[in-house]
Amino acid sequence: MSETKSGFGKGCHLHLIDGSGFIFRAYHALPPLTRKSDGAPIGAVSGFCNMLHRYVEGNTGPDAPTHVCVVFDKSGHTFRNDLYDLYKANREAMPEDLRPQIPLTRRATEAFNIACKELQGYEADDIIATLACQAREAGGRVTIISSDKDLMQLVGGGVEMLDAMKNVRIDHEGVEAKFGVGPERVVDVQALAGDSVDNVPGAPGIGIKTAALLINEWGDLETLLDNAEKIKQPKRRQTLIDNRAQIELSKKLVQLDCNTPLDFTLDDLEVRDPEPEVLLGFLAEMEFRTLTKRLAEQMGAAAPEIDDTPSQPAAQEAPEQPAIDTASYQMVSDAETLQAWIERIRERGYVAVDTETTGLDEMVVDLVGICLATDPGQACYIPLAHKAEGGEGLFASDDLAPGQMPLDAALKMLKPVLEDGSILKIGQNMKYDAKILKRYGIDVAPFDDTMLISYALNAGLHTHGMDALSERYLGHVPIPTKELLGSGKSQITFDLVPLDKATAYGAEDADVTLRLWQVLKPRLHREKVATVYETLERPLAPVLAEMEMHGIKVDRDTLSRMSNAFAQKMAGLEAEIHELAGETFNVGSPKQLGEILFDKMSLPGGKKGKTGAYATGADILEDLATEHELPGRVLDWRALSKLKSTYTDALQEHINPDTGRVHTSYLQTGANTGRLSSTDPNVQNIPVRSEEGRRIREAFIADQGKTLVSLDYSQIELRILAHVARIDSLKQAFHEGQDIHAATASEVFGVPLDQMTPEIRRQAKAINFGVIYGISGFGLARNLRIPRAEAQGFIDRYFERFPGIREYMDQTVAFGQEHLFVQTLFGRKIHTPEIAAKGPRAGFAKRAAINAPIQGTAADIIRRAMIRMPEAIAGIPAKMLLQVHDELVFEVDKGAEEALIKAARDVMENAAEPAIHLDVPLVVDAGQGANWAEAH
DNA sequence: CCTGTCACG
DNA sequence: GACGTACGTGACAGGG
Repeated sequence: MSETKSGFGKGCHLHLIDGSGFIFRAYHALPPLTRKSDGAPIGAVSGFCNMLHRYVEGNTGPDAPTHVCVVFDKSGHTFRNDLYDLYKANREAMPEDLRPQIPLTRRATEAFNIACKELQGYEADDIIATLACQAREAGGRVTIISSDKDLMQLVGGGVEMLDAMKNVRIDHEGVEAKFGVGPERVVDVQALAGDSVDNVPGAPGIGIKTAALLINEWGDLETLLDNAEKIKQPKRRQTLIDNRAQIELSKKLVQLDCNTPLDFTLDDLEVRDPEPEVLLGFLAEMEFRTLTKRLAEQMGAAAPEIDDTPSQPAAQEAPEQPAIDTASYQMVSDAETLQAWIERIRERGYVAVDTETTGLDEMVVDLVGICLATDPGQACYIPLAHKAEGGEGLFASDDLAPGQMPLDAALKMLKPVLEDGSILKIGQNMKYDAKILKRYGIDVAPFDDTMLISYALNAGLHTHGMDALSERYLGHVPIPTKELLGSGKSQITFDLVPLDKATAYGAEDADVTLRLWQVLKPRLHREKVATVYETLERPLAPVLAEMEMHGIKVDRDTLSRMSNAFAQKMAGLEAEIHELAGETFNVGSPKQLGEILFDKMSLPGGKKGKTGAYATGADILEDLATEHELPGRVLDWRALSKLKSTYTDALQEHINPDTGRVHTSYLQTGANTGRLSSTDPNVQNIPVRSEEGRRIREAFIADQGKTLVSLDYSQIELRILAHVARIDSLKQAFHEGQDIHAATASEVFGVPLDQMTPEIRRQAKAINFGVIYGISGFGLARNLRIPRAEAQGFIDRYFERFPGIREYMDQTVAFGQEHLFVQTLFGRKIHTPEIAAKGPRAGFAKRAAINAPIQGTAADIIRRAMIRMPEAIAGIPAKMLLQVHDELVFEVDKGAEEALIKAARDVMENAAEPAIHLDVPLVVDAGQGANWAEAH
C-alpha cells in the first residue's frame, strides 16, 4: 500500500475520548442544575462542556493531538447481549433527568467541532479499540482519555491511557500495577475475575490477584484451562474445571472488538478549531453565562446575548414570529434547491417533516410529496408524484405533472437527513409519516411528535389533532383539507391537487408543526411530564408502527362462511318477528321497533328519551322478554346483525390484498387515561364473551408454520387498586394467588371460601369492578338488577371492610378538585376540568378521576412492556401483533413458543420496575394456538 | 352529522 | 331534596 501524503501515520497523535465516561462524571459531579428559561435539566451538559473546554485548553505543546474523536455508546442491544443475555443486566437504569441531556452532549461535542462517533450494536469501547488498532498499525500514537479499566487491554505499542480527572497517564507499567499482568493478558485476568458492574460472571471465588497469579504461572488463559487438573489447590482446581464454559464466555464478553464496521477513517478525525459562532451559539442556547463569556474572550468573538427570562405562558412565549403566510412557501422542483434545504436543515439540527399521500391507509397509499420546515415561515413542499392535468373530465392523466423532481432522486437526497441521528425530525402524528417513509426504505429517527407532546401535557383538556392545536396555540386555522380535496363523492386524492395549492397546504402543515413544537416542547419540563413523553409516549410510536405494518393474518373464507350463516339465521328471525308483530317493519330501526312494542302492542315500560324515541336497549328488551316472545327474538337478531355487519362483513374489507393480513391503526392519544385505541379495524373489541361471537376469533390465524400466543395481565387494575389504596388484605390475597373475587365475597359477605357459591362470587365481582369505576348504589343496582337499597348495603359493607378504598377515593377526588388533574403512578397527568363543575357533570368527573389513575397506571405498565419487548424477544423468531389493553398477541415460529412466553412474560411481569415497585405481584397468563380463539 | 346500540377491556 | 349516575373506547345503522 502506498502512503498518502496527508493520511494518518507516523508523527500523528490520536486522542480518543470516552464520551459516556465524561457524561457520567459530569452528571455526578454537579448538582441537578436546570436551565433558567424552561427548567430543562442541564447539569450534566454543563459539566460536560466544562470538561471539554478544559481538555481543549490543555491541548498545547508537543503532546497535543493531531486527531481527536469523542466516542459514545449507542443505547440498546449489542453483540454481547447475543452472547449473554444478562450482560450489564444489573446496571441501574439511567437517571430520568440525565436521559434528555444525552443528545445535548452530542451537540456540545459537535459545537466544539470535535468528531463525535457512535455505532448501533457496539459499545463505545469497541469503537475506541478499533480506532486505536488502526492508529497503531499506521504507526501513530494514541491516547485514550478514560478511566475505564476495560480499555487497559489496548495499552502498548504507542497506545496509552489518560485519566483526565486525576491527570494520570497509564502505560504498560500502569496496567501491570493494576492487573498484575501486561495489557495483552488483561482479558485473561478479567475473564477469570469477572466484573460485577458489567455482570460478567468469571470464575466464582477468583479475583484479580488470584487471576493474575494463575495467568503468570501458566502464560495464558487457554493453557491454564487445558492444564487445570494440574493445579495444586483443590478448590481452585475444581472451580476452573467446573466453570470452564462460563470463563470462556466471560473472555468473549470482555474482549474488545477491533474490527467494528466504521463508516469513517482516521483522516476524518483531524483536529479542527471550533467555529466561534456555532460554539457560542450552542453555549448561549444552553444559557451557560460564564463559559460563553470566557470562550468568547478566548476566541476573540462577541458573546451572544443570553435570554434566560423564564418563558411566560401564552402570548409572550413567541413574541416576534412571522405571521403564517401560505404565499411565502417555496416549491422544490430540482436537486439544487433541495440541496439548499438540506444544508439549512443540517445547520439547524432539526426539521419539521410532513408527508402528503393519496389517502389515509398507510399500508396502501402512495407518497405524493414531502413538506419541510426549518424556521417559522420557512417551509417548502417537494411534489413528487402529482398527476398531470388533462384527460377528459374527471379522468386524470396517468402522466406526472411537470415541475417535479424524480421521486427516487429526492428520496435518495433526503434519506441521509431523515435517518441522521444528529438531526431531530419533528412531526405531527409521526407514526403515520414514518410508516409511509418506511415503505420507501427510509427509517426516520430520531423524532419528536407534537401530537404526543400535546397529549402528555394536556390529556383530558382538548384533542390533539393539528387543526385543533394550531387554532389553540397559534391562533391560526390551517387550510381545511375539505377546501383542497372536496368531500364526499367528489373528493379527489392529493396527487390530483395542482402544485401551487399543494405547496400552500403542505408547507403550511410543516410550518404549523414546527411552530407548535417550539411552543409545546419547552412546556414538557415545566409541567413535569417530560419523562412521561420521553419514556411512555415517544418510544412507543415506533413499536406501534412495527406492529401495525406487520398485521395479523385473517382468513377470509372463515368470515365469509359465517356471514352467510348469520344472514340465513337473521332472515328466519326477521320473518318470525314480523309474524309476531303482525306487520313488516325495519327490525334494525330502534324508532320503528319502539313504536311496535309500546304503541301497537302496548307492552309496559315504554320510556322516551330526549329525542322522543322509545328506548329499546338490551336491558329493556330483556325485561320485556318475560312479557312477550318478540323482544327476545329482536335481541337474537341484533346479536347476529352486530356480528355480521361489524365483524364478519367488515373485517373482510380490511384484509390487505398484498399481505393477506389486517393492519389496524393504534391511536396513542385517543383515550384520556393513557390507553390506546384501535381503528380500521378496531381489533380491541373483537367478540369474546358470547360463544357465537368468540368464533370470529377463529378467523384470526397464525401464518404457516407459526403459532399465535396471547399473554394477558391477570386482574391488573385490582392489583393496582390494592397497591395505591394500600389494602393489606387485598395485597395478601394477591400474594397468596387467591381467587380475588371469591376472597372479596368472603370478606364482604362473611362466607367462608369453601362455602362460596357462584352467585355470591358474581356479586362480589360486580362490586370489585364498580369500585374501579367509582361505585354508586344506583349503578351497582342496575348492573346486578337488584334493588338500589340492597346494592347500597353491599357498598356500605365493602367500605366498612376496606376503609382504605374509601380514603383513596376521597383523596383522589380532593386532589383532582385542587389541581384539576389526577396522576398515574408513573406521572402521567389526566386533566379533569369538569370536576369543578356543578351538577351531574361533576359526578361524572369525580368517577372518572377515581378511575383514571388505576386504568392509566395499568395502561402505563403495558406500554412499558411493549417498549421493552422488541429488544427482549430479539433473538426469538416472533413478532408482537396486537394489544388489547391488558393483552398482547404474538406470532411465533412453531417450536419457539415456550421461549417467547418466557421472555415476554418476564418483561410484562416486571414492566413497572425499576421506576415503581408494586406491593403486589403482576401475574401474566399465557395461551397459544393456531388461532386467536385457541390462544386467548 | 347525531343518536342509539353494542362489541371489547 | 332532586338530579342523574357505574370507567374507557370504536363501528354501524337509521334518520334528520
